[in-house]
Amino acid sequence: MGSGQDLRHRWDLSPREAVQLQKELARKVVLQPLPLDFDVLAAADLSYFKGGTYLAAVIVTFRWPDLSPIETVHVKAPVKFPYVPGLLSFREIPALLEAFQRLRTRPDVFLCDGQGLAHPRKFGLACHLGLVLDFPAVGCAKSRLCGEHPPLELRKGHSVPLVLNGERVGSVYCSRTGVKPLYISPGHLADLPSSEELVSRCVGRFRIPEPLRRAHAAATALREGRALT
DNA sequence: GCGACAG
DNA sequence: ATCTTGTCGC
Repeated sequence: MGSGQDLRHRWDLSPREAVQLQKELARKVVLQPLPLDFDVLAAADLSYFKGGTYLAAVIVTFRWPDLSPIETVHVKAPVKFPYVPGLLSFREIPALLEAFQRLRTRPDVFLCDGQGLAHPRKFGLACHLGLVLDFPAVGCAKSRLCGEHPPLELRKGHSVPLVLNGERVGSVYCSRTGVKPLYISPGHLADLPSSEELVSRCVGRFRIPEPLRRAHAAATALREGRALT
């Protein structure tokens, strides 16, 4: 009993403890409109080295709203938590926090490659990262983890509600005509309308929002020992 | 017991 | 996520 305070800053948890912690922390998530007149956007992504023993965590910051890149930081760290659907944040956040410490720029918002509220316990990666850093965060996943939604017309700009247990937790958004949709959900200090607006403004010529594409490219480059441009 | 299942 | 070749379409 009373494990809340004890688990708050630990990452070496068992999957079972992690689930319990998510239930506690989910209550602390704040949903509110995210002002879209901020200055710096940060995008985070990771890539795993072959063998699965190491990973590269990357955070790239961009000037808003033109999205010109500011700086890129990264860390290579050993993987310490297995991939378990629903517990992704425990696997990726420790490394992202290390990368965050190397950042010289102060981000205003974080765009994450994963779910926010659209999670079985309403505590996806974006919620967890935002809460831990006390920063606004938005989740933008490439596939569905949970929730149901009506058919989506695959035309750029269209979106339908993503519902979980009768509650709207996100939006299924078509960023480009004819491509698979994106799963958008607020993480922390953001709400659905502003999250969807943020993501839509980040979409350029491809399905994946430019900031995430850039972060992903950097993470992949690191994995392949290449240079990050 | 049988599927589903972010990255 | 990563492992992998060619191939269909704009």
